[in-house]
Amino acid sequence: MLTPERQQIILELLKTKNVVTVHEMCEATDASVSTIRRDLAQLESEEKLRRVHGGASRLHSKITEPTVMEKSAKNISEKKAIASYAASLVENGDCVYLDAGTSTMQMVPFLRGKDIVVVTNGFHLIDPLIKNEIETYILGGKMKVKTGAVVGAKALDSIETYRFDKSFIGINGIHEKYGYTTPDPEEAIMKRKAIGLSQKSYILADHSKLKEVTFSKVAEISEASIITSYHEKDELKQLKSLTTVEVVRK
Amino acid sequence: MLTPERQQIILELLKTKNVVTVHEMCEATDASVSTIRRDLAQLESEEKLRRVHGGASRLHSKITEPTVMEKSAKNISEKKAIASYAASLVENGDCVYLDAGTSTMQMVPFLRGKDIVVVTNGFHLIDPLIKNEIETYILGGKMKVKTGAVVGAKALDSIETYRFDKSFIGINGIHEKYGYTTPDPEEAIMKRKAIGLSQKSYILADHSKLKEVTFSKVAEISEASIITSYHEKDELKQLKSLTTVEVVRK
DNA sequence: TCGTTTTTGAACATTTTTGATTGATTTTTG
DNA sequence: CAAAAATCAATCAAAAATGTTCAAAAACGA
Repeated sequence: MLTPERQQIILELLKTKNVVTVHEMCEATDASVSTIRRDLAQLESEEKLRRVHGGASRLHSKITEPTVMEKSAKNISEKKAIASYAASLVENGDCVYLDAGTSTMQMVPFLRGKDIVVVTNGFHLIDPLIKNEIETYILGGKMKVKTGAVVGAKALDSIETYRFDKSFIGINGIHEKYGYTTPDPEEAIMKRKAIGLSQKSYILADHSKLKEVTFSKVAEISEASIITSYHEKDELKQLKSLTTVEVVRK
Repeated sequence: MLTPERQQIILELLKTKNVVTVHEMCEATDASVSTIRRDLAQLESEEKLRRVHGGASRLHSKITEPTVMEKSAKNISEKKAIASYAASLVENGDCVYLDAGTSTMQMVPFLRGKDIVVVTNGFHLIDPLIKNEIETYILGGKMKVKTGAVVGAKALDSIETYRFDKSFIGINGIHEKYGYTTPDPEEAIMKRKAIGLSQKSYILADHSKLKEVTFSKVAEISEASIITSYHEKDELKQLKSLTTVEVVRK
């Protein structure tokens, strides 16, 4: 096995596990402990991971590691199913806004090969978008460390200069009375603005977000369509009276 | 089998595999290891792939791998010395523009702890800036895949909304008659604008850039100060008659 | 066809990588 | 707190891969 291949496996392991033992890495790569140790020393010097006694851990960097966010995010398979469906709504020629967040990030691989333009405020989305050969615009503004989102007054100005065919928004709370809500006011403003600038807006939300209410209101239920995953029928009834709800089976 | 045909097979293999061993390539092409090695040497010099011990790997990283860029960048120690000096010019309270590029990226670690605001169009700079706990704004606009820079009309609009105390610009050519030049016109415009919006502008350039001229003009020599590394005195004489030149010893 | 140039594969010395071993260091256990 | 267990860094020899050299084979031009 070649060195880069081995190191790649180590890094992949770390993406899923946060901490990995030397022994686990030996098994995964069929290499000896010495070799693994040498790899670890090198990868640490490249700041790809942090060595700990017995193995290695991810460097819990503030913004750089979408994987942290990604991994800590629950319901990944559910999100993938939702993302896949959402991506299927995107047609060639569309100008699309992708909100910062894990839900929308899951969409990116499914957009590969489409002839579209994507605008985003999500730092973490840039890399996958580029990798999937999608023409990408980033909003200008303040980098928010915790979420990797571009926010603030400059970002609002920035988004104003675009118009979107479709926007895809991640959300933390959906409630028939209180509408769409998210914890951070600055990000809420961005989401609201994006919805306002789009012909059609879609809210991506796994089932854990239904009936939830968080701090900052983004919009009324009727202002966007909802894409969520399978659920007891009754829970969606009220929402369906207010807007389109697409239910995806995971 | 003809040489181009063989090399094509090698590249096709890499498209599917990320890393390929020499042995695999021998089997796929019915050539000897010597021949494969010669092909690899050539293909690497053409920047079609990266050799690794035992085979070759794709130079994946369209944008994601600053390390690759960083590695392939020459004169790193020289750039570091220049960057260190440049960073020492930044004072608390400053609002600073950092151009996209390896030279300016080297500055970031030296800025740690300063109470400043940084605006940049360099995607690659975001991560180190955040890691070093610096308040960071990114310009909005089109992501340029090759260099990781934000450019284009939107980026121009975006930068217009800022004013800088100091700007630090990487450059490819410095010539007393033709001024500062860089190969890419879109990036040249960004650099020119940044200089126009700054109280004081500094050009970062290792010695290989002196007396060079490339395609797109950024500004006249007199419009910015130059920070470069030690050099035969005479070469700088003419430049010094036009602007301030700081010479750093590496 | 003949002489020249280019490409190829094999041989060999050199370099790099690898896995095992050792003693030191750290962590866990009793 | 001390012994036991686990992990670590350093070292070394074997194995693998590499660059270089050279002669044979192939391609080329006249």
